[in-house]
Amino acid sequence: MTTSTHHKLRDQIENCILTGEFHPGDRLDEVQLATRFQVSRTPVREALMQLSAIGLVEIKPRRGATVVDPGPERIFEMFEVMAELEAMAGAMAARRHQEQDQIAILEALAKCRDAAESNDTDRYYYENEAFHHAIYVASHNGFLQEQCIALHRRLRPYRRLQLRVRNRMSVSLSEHEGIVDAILAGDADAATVRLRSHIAVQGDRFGDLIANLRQLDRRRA
Amino acid sequence: MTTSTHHKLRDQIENCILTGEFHPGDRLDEVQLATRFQVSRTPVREALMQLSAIGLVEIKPRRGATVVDPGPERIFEMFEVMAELEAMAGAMAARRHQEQDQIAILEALAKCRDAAESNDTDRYYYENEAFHHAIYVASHNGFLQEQCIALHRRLRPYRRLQLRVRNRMSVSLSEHEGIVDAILAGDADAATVRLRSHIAVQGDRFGDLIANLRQLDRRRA
DNA sequence: TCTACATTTCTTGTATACAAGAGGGTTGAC
DNA sequence: GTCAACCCTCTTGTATACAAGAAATGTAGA
Repeated sequence: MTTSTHHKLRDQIENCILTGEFHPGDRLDEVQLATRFQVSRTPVREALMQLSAIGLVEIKPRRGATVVDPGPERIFEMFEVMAELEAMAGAMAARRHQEQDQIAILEALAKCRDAAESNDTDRYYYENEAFHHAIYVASHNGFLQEQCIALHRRLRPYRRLQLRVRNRMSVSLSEHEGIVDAILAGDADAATVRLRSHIAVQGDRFGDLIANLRQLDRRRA
Repeated sequence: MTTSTHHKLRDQIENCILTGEFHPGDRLDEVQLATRFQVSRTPVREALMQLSAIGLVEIKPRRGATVVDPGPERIFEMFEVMAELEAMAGAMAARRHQEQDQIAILEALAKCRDAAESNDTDRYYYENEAFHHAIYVASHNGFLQEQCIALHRRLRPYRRLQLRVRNRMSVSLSEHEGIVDAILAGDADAATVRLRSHIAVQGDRFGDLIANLRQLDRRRA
């Protein structure tokens, strides 16, 4: 067949899930996917196996694959872990950052500020991701970086909802500034605390997130 | 075929890797694995895809699968992350543990003590794992629990090496006791500190040193 | 009309056949 | 003797055929 769909098929299906085209709980029929992507069932199955291995898809024996539905509590748990991973990366970045890391972080921050001043939510969403990636890189722990990126990716849909909240963008930006101050000052503890509370969905934010999820559920039903 | 090899094949191959039967860098020939496990290539390939998704196996297009070889720095990075995840679980356990968690932790600790007093390294190795699992459960964060278990599993071979060190077992046991004290006292900070240093072979300083050294190497090259 | 059972159909799981690329070895030329 | 080109083989990637289990539907009996 078209080949060159080597391991790209996995990414295609993954994107369909992460962009919300496939909803949580949706059944992933092998032949449907096969016809859709113009391949046979074999590569589809291999892609689904990979996605099940990273927890995006659930495969029940003889009962097919479905898009995993984390549920509010599980999403909260993931954010809790994400907060700690980010905090860890920030602490390491504070202790280990080099000149090029500093440059990259400041650049990313500037772009965030730009997007916020333009009130461009979509662009801020993108630059926000780049900002956090810059911190991962500055941690100089490649494994941590991979873990952060993977989890960040999985939480992407919910993070996008979060940003829709009123004033979230300007609050987020000022938090970013505090985080950068701490990292560049080499203050690992401050970076930890600030990143943790930046990510953590506590109080209002968690309520907002849950409320939005409920709304989504209602819309889906 | 024998069926019931549903997704067990993945675990079998994974075990072969984690127990060291398949060495890092080894080529994983599909037909060899197929004949060995009495199945066709299809389920073998599916298992390999899953293992590649979780980073245990590397698949290069048209060039086959090999057991991934992390290398010393990567292993160190993984331990660094593991330490933080364990510390996080311990802190949550300190804040959230219920009565049944306390029972489970104390039981696991008792079994560790028993194994240590019998000087039974293999049994201590096993009970040590159970002890840490009890802490994961007590964190009451299912996602964190899964992440910890997965990483713990991946680090198993290296941890085994660690335990062979002289006196490691008794040192480990007394550390366990301090950790349990902190958790049951609800002292999240103490639990964090103690678990972090329990996992990390050396303190953060060493990690920072390594990271900086690597940076120097790269600049020189 | 409802329920229990059988059949039928549909989907998954596995095996095998086929295609295509990568690597190695041989042969030939210089 | 060395190097390069070509062919052969071996392995991977994909498609399809086949087997087996699960869900759905239809039928018969109460």
